[in-house]
Amino acid sequence: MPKVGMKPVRRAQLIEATLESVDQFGLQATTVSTISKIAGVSTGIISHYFGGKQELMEATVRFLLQSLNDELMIQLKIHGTSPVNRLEAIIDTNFSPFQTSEKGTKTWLAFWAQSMHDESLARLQRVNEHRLLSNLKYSLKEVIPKDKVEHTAQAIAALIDGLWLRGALNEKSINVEKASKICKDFIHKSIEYYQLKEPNNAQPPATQDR
Amino acid sequence: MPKVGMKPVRRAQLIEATLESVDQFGLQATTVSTISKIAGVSTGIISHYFGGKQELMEATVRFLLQSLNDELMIQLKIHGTSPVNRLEAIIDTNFSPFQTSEKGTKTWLAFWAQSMHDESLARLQRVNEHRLLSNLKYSLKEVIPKDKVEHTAQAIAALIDGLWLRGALNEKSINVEKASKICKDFIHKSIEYYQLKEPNNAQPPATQDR
Amino acid sequence: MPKVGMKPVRRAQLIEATLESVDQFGLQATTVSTISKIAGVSTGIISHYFGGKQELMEATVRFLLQSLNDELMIQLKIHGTSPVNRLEAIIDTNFSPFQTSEKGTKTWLAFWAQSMHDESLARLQRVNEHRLLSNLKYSLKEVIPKDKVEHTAQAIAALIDGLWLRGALNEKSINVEKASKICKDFIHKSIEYYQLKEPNNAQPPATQDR
Amino acid sequence: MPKVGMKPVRRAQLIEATLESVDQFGLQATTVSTISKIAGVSTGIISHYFGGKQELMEATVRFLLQSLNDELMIQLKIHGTSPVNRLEAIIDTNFSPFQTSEKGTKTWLAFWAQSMHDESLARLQRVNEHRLLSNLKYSLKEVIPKDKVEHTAQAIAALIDGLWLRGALNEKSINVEKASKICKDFIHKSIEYYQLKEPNNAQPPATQDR
DNA sequence: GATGAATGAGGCTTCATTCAT
DNA sequence: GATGAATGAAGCCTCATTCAT
Repeated sequence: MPKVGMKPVRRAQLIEATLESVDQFGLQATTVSTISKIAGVSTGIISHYFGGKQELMEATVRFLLQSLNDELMIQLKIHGTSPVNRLEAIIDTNFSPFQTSEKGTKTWLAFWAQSMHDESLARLQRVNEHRLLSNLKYSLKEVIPKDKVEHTAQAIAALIDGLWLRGALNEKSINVEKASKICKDFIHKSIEYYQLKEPNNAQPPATQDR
Repeated sequence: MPKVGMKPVRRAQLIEATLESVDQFGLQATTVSTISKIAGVSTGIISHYFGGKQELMEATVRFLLQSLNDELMIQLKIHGTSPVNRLEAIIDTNFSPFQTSEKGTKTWLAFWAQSMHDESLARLQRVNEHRLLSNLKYSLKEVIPKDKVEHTAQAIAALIDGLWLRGALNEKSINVEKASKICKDFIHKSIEYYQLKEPNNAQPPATQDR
Repeated sequence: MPKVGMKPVRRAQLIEATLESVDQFGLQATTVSTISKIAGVSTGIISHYFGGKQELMEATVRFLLQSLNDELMIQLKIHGTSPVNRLEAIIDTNFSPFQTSEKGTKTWLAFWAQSMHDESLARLQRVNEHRLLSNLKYSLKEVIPKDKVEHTAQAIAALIDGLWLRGALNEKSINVEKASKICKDFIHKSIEYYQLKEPNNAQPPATQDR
Repeated sequence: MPKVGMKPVRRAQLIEATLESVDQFGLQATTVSTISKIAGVSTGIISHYFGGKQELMEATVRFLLQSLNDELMIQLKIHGTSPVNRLEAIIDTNFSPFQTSEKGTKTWLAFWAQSMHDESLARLQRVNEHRLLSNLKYSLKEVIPKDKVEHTAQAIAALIDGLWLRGALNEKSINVEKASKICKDFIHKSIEYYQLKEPNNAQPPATQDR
C-alpha cells in the first residue's frame, strides 16, 4: 500500500514553498512552476492537493493569519496578566520573528494588495483586522477613557500596519526593536496623557507588574 | 506633416488610463490591452511611447509620487506659517481627495507591493518615504525635544501609511476626516505630552496662527 | 494601416483547417495546435478570432450544415419541378461530392457523436434533422397516402443517415452512386407500392417530367 | 494467498464501468479516473488488467459487438423458422432493449466515430457490419430476386443504422416500436413489391408461420 | 493482487511585443 | 504617427501511466 496521510504533509510543504516563492520572486512572478520547483515536486501536485493555484494562495493566506492568531493566543496566555501587558503582548506578537521575517512581510503585503481585487482574500483580511481591533479595544477600555477607545485602537492598529509596510520596503526585515518601541511608547503615552489631562476621569490604576 | 509634440500628450493620456485600469481591474489584471482600450488607442502605442509595459508602470508611479509632492509644496506654501501648521499641511496633503481617492489608494498599494520585487519602483518609493520623513523632522524639531524627533517622525509616517493601508482594505476610500484626525491628534498630543512632562525643556512657543 | 477585414478570411481559413484536421486526425486528436499548423498560423489566432476552441468547433458544424442547406436550395431551384424531382434533389444534395467527401463524412460523424454530450451541437444537429424531415414530408404528401407520409419520411431520412454512416466506415468516401440509387429506389418503390396496393386511393398523378 | 481467476471478473467489471462512463460523460470526458471511480477500484488496475486505456476501450467495443451477435444467435434459434422470421429476428435483435438502451446507443455511436481514426476499432466494426449483411442476404435470397439481394440487404442495414443514429440524437433512447416497424415494413414491402411486379419470377412461397 | 500518490507531457488560453501597412 | 493582426512563450490545468508500498 502506498504512503497514506500525505495530504497534510504535502499541503504544508506546498504552503511553505508558496511563501518562499512569493518572497523570492513576488506574487506576480510566483507561478505553479516556481512553487513546485521550490517544493521539489511536479506541477500537477498543486491541482491534486489544492484543486488549483488560487486555492493554494488562499490556504497560504489562511496559514499566515492563523499563525499570527496562534502566536497571539500564546503570548496572551503567558503575559496577559494586566491590560497593559495584554496590549504589549499584542505588539510583541505582531513584531515577532516569524511575523517580521522577510518572507512574512513580503507575502503579507503582496496578499494585502491582491485582496483589493479578490473578494475571498479580502474577507480573510477583514476578519483578521477586526480581530486585532477587538483585542486592542478589549484592553484599552480599562486604561483610557471610554470615548477614546475606538479612536486609539484605530491608531495603534494603523501604527502596527504602517510599520510593517515601511519595514517591508526599507529593510530586509522590519527593525523589530524600533517598531516595537514606537508602538509601546504610543500606548504608554496615550495612557499617561489621559491620566495627566483628566486625572478625575482616570481609570482605577491597572495592575501593572512591571 | 507629422504632428509634433504628441509625446507629452500621449504619455499623460496613457498614465491616466493606467491609473484607471489598475483601479478597475487591479494591477494583475491590468494588461496592455485594458490600458489601451481605456485610453482609446491601439496596443502598439504603449511600446511606441514607453518602450514597454514596465516603463509605463514606472512612469505612472513617478507621476503619483510627483503629484503627492506637488500638492505638499502647495499646501506648505499656503499654510506653512508655523511648525504645527506645516505638520498639519503634511497630513492634509497625504489625505487630500486625490491621494485618498479609490483610484489613488488601490494603485498606491499595488505599486508598493510590486516594488518589493522591482528595484526601480523600490527606489522611487524610498525617495518619497525619505522626503516625507525629512519634512516631518524639519518641523518636529522645533516643537519637541530633539532626541524624540526621529522616533516621532517615524511614528507619524507609519501612522499615515497604516491608515492608508487600512482604508484601502475596508472602504471604497479612506475615511479622510477620521484618518486626518488620528494623525493630528497624535501630533498635538505628542507636543503637549513633552511639554507636560518636561516643561523646562520645552521649546520656545511656536508662532501658531490658529 | 494594417490589413483590415481579415476576420471573415481568417475564420473561413480556420474552419477549413478544422475540417482538414478532423479528417486527418479525428475529433479527439484535433487540437488547437493541429488546426493552427494546418492553417499555417499561430495557436493564439484561434482564441483571437473565435474566442476559443469550442466556438471554432461550433462554427465548423454550422458551416457544414449551412453548406448542406445551401446546396439543397440550389438543387431544389434547378430540379424542383415535381414532387418526385424534389425528393430526388434532396437525395442528390445529401450525396453530393462535397457532402460525401471523406472530409465531410468523417467530420459530420465526429460531430454527431460529440453532440450526444454537447447541447449546443445537439441543437444545431436537431434543427438540421427537422429541416430534412420537413422537406421530405412536403413532397411526399403529394405522392403517397397522407397517413404514410410521416412513416416514410422517417425511413428515407434514416436511410440517408445510415448510408452515410456505413460509407464513413467502409470506404474512403461514400459510394455515391450506390447510395443514391438505394434511396431513390426506395422512394420510387414506395410510391409505386401504394399505387399498386391502393389504386383507388391513389394520388392524382403528379406532373413528372421524366 | 493470491486470489486466482480475478482476471475475467475484473475485466467484466471494468468494461461495464466503461459503458456506464461513456453513457454518463461521453467518450471524450471518459477518463481512467471516471471509469475506475464507477468500478470502485483504483486507477492503476486498468493498466494492470488491460495494459492501458486504449485496450480497455477496444475490449469494450468487442463486448458490445459480441453481445449483439449473441443475442442474434438466440433470436435466430428461437424464431428462425422461415426466411421472413429470420429477417424479423435480425431486426428485433438490433432493436432489443439492451441494444437500444441509452447506454448502448451512445457508446455505439461514440465508438463508431472513434473507429474512423482507429484501425483496430474499425476492423471490429467492419467484421460486425459484414456479419449483419451476410445474415440479411442469407435470408433475403430466398424471398426476393437474386439480383436484388445485395441492394436490398444494403438498404436494410443502412435503415437499421440510420434509425439508431437518429434515435441516439433525438431521444433518451430509440423509439423501439417505431424503428422496428419501419424496418419490418420495408422488408415486407420489398418482398411484396417484387412479387407484385414480377409474379413470374416469384420465389416459391416461403413457409411463413404467421 | 491492489493501491493511489506522483509524474510530466500536452491541451487551451492569455498577453507583451513586433511589424507591415 | 498610429494601427491592430499576428506571434509564440508561458501560464494553469488535465490525465494516462508508473511504481513504491
